Amino acid sequence: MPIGLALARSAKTVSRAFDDALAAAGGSLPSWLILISLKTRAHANQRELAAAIGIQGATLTHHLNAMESAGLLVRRRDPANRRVHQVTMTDEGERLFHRLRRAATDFDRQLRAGLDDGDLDALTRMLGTLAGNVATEAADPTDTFPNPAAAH
Amino acid sequence: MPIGLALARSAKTVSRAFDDALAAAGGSLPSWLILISLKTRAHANQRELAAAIGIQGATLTHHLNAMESAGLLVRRRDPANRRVHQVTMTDEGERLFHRLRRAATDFDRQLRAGLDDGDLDALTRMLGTLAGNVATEAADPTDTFPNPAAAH
DNA sequence: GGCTAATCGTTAGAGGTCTAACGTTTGTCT
DNA sequence: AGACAAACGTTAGACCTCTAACGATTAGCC
Repeated sequence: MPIGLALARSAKTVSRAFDDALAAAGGSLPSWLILISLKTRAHANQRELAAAIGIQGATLTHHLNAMESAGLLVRRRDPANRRVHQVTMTDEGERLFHRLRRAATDFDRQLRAGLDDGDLDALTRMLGTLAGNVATEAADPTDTFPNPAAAH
Repeated sequence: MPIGLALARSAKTVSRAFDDALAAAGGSLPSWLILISLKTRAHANQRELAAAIGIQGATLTHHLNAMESAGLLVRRRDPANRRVHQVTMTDEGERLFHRLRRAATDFDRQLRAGLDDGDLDALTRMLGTLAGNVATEAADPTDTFPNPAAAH
């Protein structure tokens, strides 16, 4: 099996399982990624938030629409620049965040079973090599993704 | 960054790049996977073809509809069992297959640059560990995916 | 042979994603 | 101040994917 297909398949298996775990806790992968990004640091605008999550702005708009309708967050125009939305989490969003964080850390522990730190370092490096081998100039910067355990 | 997210991100980068390479050759990732599966061996029915590709039957129907409309393949009811479709590639499908195979092998070479056989074996094993850690009983069997260079 | 359960491919609807284009607002230059 | 380009979030449409339900056909049992 070509390594690209092995990668795609295992990623699909893992992502679906993660999404199922988050769904059982009342959320979804996109809503988890949005909540944890909001929780971890302020973002200058939605475009920056979308970049942190790894999706396009239009996709983020759709998710934010759903989450605002569900009462998880609110969007307000920034008085200093009316093109910009400030996105803030509601109390309900806060509660969902805590439930999803639990699910995410449990899932991460299960996912890493049988792999030690050396394995994970090697895996991360090789994944980076693969992505770097095919990335165009507009590659993703080595953004430090927030660790669920560090978000408070 | 949690390993699950690193996996999802690099898989997304690689898959998009592969899809772009196939698009430049006149195809797409799903059409490539369908053509190479048809080329490699006969499948008892569409469900088996879908499983070999790693998608659901409904998804395959949509792709086959598009590819049959484009003149790449035809579906005929099996006289021995009229629930079953036999899917066969047309000459046009054959020509597209050869173009996409070139693109796929070029892409695979680029993707593996800087990784030796030991690296790739370790990577494949670790990807399998991750998927195995989260898979349910209905896990994917270790199906041998066709190698583009072996398809004739 | 008749009945029922299983199989097969399809349809309908929903979720997530992307690109291109749009209207509004701000920044820059003269 | 005015004109134009850039930035921002949104809209519309298309692609890929899945689940659930459906109609047609076959297999198995009595």
